[in-house]
Amino acid sequence: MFAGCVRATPPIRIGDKWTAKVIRCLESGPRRFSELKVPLRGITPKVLTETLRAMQRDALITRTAYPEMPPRVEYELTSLGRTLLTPMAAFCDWTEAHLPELLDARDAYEDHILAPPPSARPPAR
Amino acid sequence: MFAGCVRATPPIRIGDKWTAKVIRCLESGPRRFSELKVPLRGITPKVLTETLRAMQRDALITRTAYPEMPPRVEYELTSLGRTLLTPMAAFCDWTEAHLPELLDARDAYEDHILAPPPSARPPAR
DNA sequence: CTGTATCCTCGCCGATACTG
DNA sequence: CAGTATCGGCGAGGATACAG
Repeated sequence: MFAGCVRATPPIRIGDKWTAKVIRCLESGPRRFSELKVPLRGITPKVLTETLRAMQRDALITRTAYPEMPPRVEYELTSLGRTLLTPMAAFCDWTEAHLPELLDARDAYEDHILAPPPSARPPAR
Repeated sequence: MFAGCVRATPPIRIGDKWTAKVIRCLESGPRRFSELKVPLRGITPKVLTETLRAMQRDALITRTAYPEMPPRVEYELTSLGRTLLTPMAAFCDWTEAHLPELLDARDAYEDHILAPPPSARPPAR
């Protein structure tokens, strides 16, 4: 869980695997169920349904079913859902700016604990 | 997972249960292991250790052990870790501003599907 | 005080098949 | 097309005890 870091404790589904991605997929306008499955590579219909239901419950998206055959359903961000785009953009910017640095540190962690930087280490033996 | 929403896929531990909270606990300066356990109500030492190790691995925090008895260890945000404070603040602001609205919608979802707003519904019975 | 070591639960998520 | 129904794995996270 992320939204509501320290201050707010109730479990908001934003830090889960798919919600943030769904929001981004909807930022340009309404999308159909099958249109969401494409960019969300690998998501199963069950999990997509669960995610969308939870978002609908939290008033982040609306679900509009058109009584046609074959059926057509469109999902769209609500005004509340759209307010998430700004903080999410801040995070995406962070990622673009700092992710490589983080990944480098992760790789370098091979020489982990008990191996302080050379400057702090007496000459070996 | 959250950081790196759609664009970046590698699993960064920020959307997990504790990392964001640890960052907030460290924003005012270095803290000891036991000083972190207090605000992070309910975290077990095992999980706190796991979280801190992962953050250290990703260069979000530093770990400094003082060779004393009893032992003292201090954790502190790195400059990289501090760059997360801004996007996190954006999210905390969002939470303060919009969480009640989300929670209200969640409660109202009792009258869920097939129950359009009263305005669109014919008088009951 | 700062952790490790085990064990275990719970629920997210995926695979697969089926329905209106 | 837009889901539902079942089944199952797996891993994060918690409980508890113990160690340096």
